[in-house]
Amino acid sequence: MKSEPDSYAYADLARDGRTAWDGVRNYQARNYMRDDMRVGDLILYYHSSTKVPAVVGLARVASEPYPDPTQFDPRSGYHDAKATREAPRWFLVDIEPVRELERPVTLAEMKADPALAGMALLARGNRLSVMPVEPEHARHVLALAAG
DNA sequence: GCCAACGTTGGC
DNA sequence: GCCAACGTTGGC
Repeated sequence: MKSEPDSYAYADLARDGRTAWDGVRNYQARNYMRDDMRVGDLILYYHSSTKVPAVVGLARVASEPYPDPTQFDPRSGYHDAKATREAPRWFLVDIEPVRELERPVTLAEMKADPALAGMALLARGNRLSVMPVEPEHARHVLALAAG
């Protein structure tokens, strides 16, 4: 999962203990949360749009998928007039922190590592805020952080 | 249904 | 701040 640290950094998640991953308004990212994410699944937490883009933490899915409440709220910036409670359009999961990585694993480092070839995060033009990670890629990123 | 215009994302 | 990528919108 990607987040701009200026809006919600891994440290914010560590402080809060749990958060709803609301505001995702991309169908593919929604599908990953709604169809593929279940309680206990591990998450690489990536900081985007910052000086040194990097995976910085490990998190975990803390709820089953459910409708994003902000879609029903006219005062929310994420309000969707076409969504109804009977037919929600947007889904999310809650997530919780597991641990901060021993060190950030930078985008540049990951791009240069042949072991991570094919990782969705590294794909050209990728803009999804939620995307799958192959288990061996995740393990490799964690091993890099552990040195 | 096509496609140009436009807006957003995000690395650099 | 620039620009490439790409999703969305809207005219036809």
